[in-house]
Amino acid sequence: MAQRKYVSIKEVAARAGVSFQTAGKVLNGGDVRVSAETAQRILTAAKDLGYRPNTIARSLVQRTTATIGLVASDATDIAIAQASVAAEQEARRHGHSVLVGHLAAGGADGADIVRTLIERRVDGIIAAAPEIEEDTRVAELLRQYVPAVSLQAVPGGGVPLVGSNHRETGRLATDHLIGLGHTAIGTVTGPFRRRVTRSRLHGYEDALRNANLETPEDLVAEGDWTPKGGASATRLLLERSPGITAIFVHSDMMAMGVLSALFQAGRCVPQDVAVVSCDDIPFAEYLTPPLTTVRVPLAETGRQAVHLLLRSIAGEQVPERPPLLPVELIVRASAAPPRKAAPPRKDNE
Amino acid sequence: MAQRKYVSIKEVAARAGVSFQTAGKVLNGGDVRVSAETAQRILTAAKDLGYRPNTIARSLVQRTTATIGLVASDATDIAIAQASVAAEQEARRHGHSVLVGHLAAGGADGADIVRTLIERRVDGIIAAAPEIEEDTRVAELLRQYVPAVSLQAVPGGGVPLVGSNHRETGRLATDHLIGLGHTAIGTVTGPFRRRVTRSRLHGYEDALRNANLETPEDLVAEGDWTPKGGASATRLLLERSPGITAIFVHSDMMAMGVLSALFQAGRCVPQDVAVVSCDDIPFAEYLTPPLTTVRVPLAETGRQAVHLLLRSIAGEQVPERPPLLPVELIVRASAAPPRKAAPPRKDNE
DNA sequence: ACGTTATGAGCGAACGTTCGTTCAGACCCG
DNA sequence: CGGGTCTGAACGAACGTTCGCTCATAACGT
Repeated sequence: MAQRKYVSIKEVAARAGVSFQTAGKVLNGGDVRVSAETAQRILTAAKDLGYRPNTIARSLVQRTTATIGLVASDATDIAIAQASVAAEQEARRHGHSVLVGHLAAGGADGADIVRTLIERRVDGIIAAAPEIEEDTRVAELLRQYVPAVSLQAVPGGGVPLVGSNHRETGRLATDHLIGLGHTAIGTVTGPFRRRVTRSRLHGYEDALRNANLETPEDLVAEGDWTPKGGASATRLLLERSPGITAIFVHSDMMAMGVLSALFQAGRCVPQDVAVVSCDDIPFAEYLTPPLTTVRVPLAETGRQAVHLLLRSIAGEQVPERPPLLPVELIVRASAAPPRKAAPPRKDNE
Repeated sequence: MAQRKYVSIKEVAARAGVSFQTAGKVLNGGDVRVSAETAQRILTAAKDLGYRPNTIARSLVQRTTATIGLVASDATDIAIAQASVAAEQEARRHGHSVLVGHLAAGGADGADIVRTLIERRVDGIIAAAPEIEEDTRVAELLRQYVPAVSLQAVPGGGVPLVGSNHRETGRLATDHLIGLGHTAIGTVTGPFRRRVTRSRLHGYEDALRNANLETPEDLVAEGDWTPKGGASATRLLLERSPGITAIFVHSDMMAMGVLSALFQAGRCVPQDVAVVSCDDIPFAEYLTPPLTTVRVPLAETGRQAVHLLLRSIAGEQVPERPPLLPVELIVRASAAPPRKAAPPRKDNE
């Protein structure tokens, strides 16, 4: 337990009999105008003493911390967690550390978190939290102080956005259901206020329109990204449109709730109701039934965010709208053609 | 985009017409021997200039960063994610920031991550990664440089451990199955090398022994915490002991794989095979069927880790084995009594 | 022998704070 | 009116680095 006091470069230098600046050169700086012999002496002194460079001091003089800040949703949302873990690992691969802040439920503390990151002089910030999509205080901070990259819309713009093609996602999923022969296709969406939601909804409508299908309002139910929200949206859907034979869900997490609600309502998936969702979180394959879903490259998104951010930190000009990452339909078992005959049950009437 | 250069306390002081140390006193330090008038002048100057204190400089002189390091598993494991998110939020509540590092698959980079944290002079470290349970280099670093708290065993000890009662977890789950009337109870475990696994296995054996049941080796199959591993362990179990009527699974994540494999093998849960697992991750309730599971207070574990760590940082002596957190059986639908002499049943409900 | 060039190492300054001490002046008291 | 106390503010130093410049010595070419 006896915690060791950190040893500074001066103590190493003293032990090696050189000036501390010289020791600095061989231990950290690359400017090696030092004889091999003294270098060796310094090195062994450092090792003997257990010297660890003090990054804080270095940051102070270099005015850069090799740290990036990450504002993320309370990561019970696995999709976000995927992206942020990937981002951290990628940042580390490039010699940067990551300081995280997870929003409280509701996300009201976004600005506080960002302010803290700024005071800690992070070199850049990645925002991965749909909740702050409308937070103008956060947007202001992101624009003003450090380079930033966002995974969701930023009010007022000025911050590069990375992400995938959400509209295409909605279209792909819905097209798949249409291709299977469904016509009564509902959707369980994310919160309406979110861009993602609206884009995916557009994709859904695009597909329906192409197939000359109506999009009655009561086929759309709003969720909140949680399984619970997915379940209640589904119940609403079943109540309003008992004849529904297919559902496009805006996230795998919600799809769990959808499957659960359908099961409880006695509807078999995929025989009675087909389900297609999006994200392809790691265990989508292990749900019952395995989820047909549009894969969103979550980890890749996180990595791309880091790349852009590092470029921006390096002073490069980065496009505010880099190309969207491609999505891909993964066919599993949760979507099948509708039963030929009439829908399974006729509760009402 | 025009990034604003950070303004230092000196510029604020100049604008307010005072020495920078005086400005420092009113802006940061609490030692207010300053007239209300000058204080006000300094404050408005700071606001006009958009002054943000430079924590780096402060850390350098105070020799403390108000930052804690968190080494976590590649958080596709939701249980770990729960704990680490809670830890971060709790740390922030106490004015500390969190620097994270997620292990690569396999966890070989543990020591590198910890070394980086140390060089960044974190005030303490929380280790939340089963993979490093046997990593002696990590253990060495944790003991030597900073206060630390671990969520898993540390070779050589010397680091306080927080966590829940794993043996009790195993006992509780198995007892529940026994209580329902099962006698052919298998288990899908975590990796055998892990302490957690062994403890939960002991609990399982305790329960069986108490009930005078045998524990043949072929009722135990090793998993790896992933759904995939859970699924293949289950297939193994079914193959070796077709008569099995109940399974205790060592984590909810694996339970997803177990349910999936049982479903594919045509066994109904809970009618043909009862399943009880542990963790109670947020969506355990939304699996099909809803999972009966032993709740492990994951978030609470993260918070407790932070508390202990902060106490340790404050110089307090903390016990190496604080009391284990209590676990609790959550009964849902995935475990039912075994079929007796095949009492006539309707289809699925 | 002399100036020129490498080479190896030292040294002062700066980064933006906090901390403790010093100092000038106002005020009070006898 | 002299000496003490109190108040407000200035000031020097330190934290552990990096950076650029200076300097002594040795090596070299002519």
